[in-house]
Amino acid sequence: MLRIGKLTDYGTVVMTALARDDRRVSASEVATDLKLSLEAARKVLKLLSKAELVEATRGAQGGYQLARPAADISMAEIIEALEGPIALTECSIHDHRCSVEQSCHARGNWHLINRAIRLALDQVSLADMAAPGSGRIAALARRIAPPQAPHPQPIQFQD
Amino acid sequence: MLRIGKLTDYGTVVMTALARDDRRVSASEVATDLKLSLEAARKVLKLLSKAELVEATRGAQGGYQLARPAADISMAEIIEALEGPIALTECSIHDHRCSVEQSCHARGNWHLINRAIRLALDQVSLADMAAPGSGRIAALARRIAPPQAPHPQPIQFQD
DNA sequence: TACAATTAAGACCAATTCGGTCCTATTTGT
DNA sequence: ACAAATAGGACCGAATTGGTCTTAATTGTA
Repeated sequence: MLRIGKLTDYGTVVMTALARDDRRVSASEVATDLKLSLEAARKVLKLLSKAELVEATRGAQGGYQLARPAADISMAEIIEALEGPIALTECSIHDHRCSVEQSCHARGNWHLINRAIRLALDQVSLADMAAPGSGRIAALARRIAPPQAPHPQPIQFQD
Repeated sequence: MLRIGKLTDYGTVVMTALARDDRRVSASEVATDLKLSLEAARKVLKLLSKAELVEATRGAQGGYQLARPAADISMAEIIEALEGPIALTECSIHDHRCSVEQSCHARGNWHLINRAIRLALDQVSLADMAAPGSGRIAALARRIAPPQAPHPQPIQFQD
């Protein structure tokens, strides 16, 4: 369903939580605050730390904090940290592994679509995400909406 | 990895193949043309038919053809037909099934992001997809790219 | 110095999802 | 009648995912 994994979902929530106060917080604090299991919080934070999106401090009084200002961290980065590269199709990530590659006339266009989605996700910062109803994200959506000539299909939202 | 499934991938290839000639073609023709297994072709075509994106004719000399002109079929429709609704997060599709829902400050913004992606995918038609290096898709990507003020992060493509 | 708090790394398993195959209707042209 | 097709499932094995656990390394504090 073009879904991101649960871990990635947790990751974004955890990151917005970290964005909201700049104290250093331990995994268990995060877990209790967000009502998710300690182990889940740990796993997510470890991955985010390995991707250098959060900075980890070991030992007593240790914990995590954002490695950079929230405005400088993009959703694309968070998703990639937890989910791997943003590549809708097999052929977007490595060539020659797709059985229909020879006869496929869509590959080049898939690349363009990937790039478009990646661009969109790149423009949403963690700071935007932490704001309750971000005007910048809404503006992005508006910019993506069809320009002057509306698409022949009626556009249906279903979320 | 924010991937679409293989079946969906096949689906787009099959649809572009159908878009390129308007004869009625059988599943086995599609399979041999695109070098994919007969069963895979059947499965994909059945799903596309149920979604009314292709029109099926039973019996001898039967087969499939596009239900509408390729310009009037969007990639969003194809993806949804094979993959289910485009909803990156659990909470975008049904409420109250997410454990962190209470403490989640990102939900509203996820909805906006979903909408943005959905809008983008809605503007790519099958006709665009069948064209080898579609200018319209490239134009969409350009429109999504940051407007005047570039994002603080360097934007890296990796596909 | 010992201890407790805390992250790092990875093994492990259960559950779900996904891809692929097969089987049995049903429809329709020849 | 028969052959060519699609319709609609059931089914299984593999891969992925989510969740848990265990052990090691690090660091502040008593």
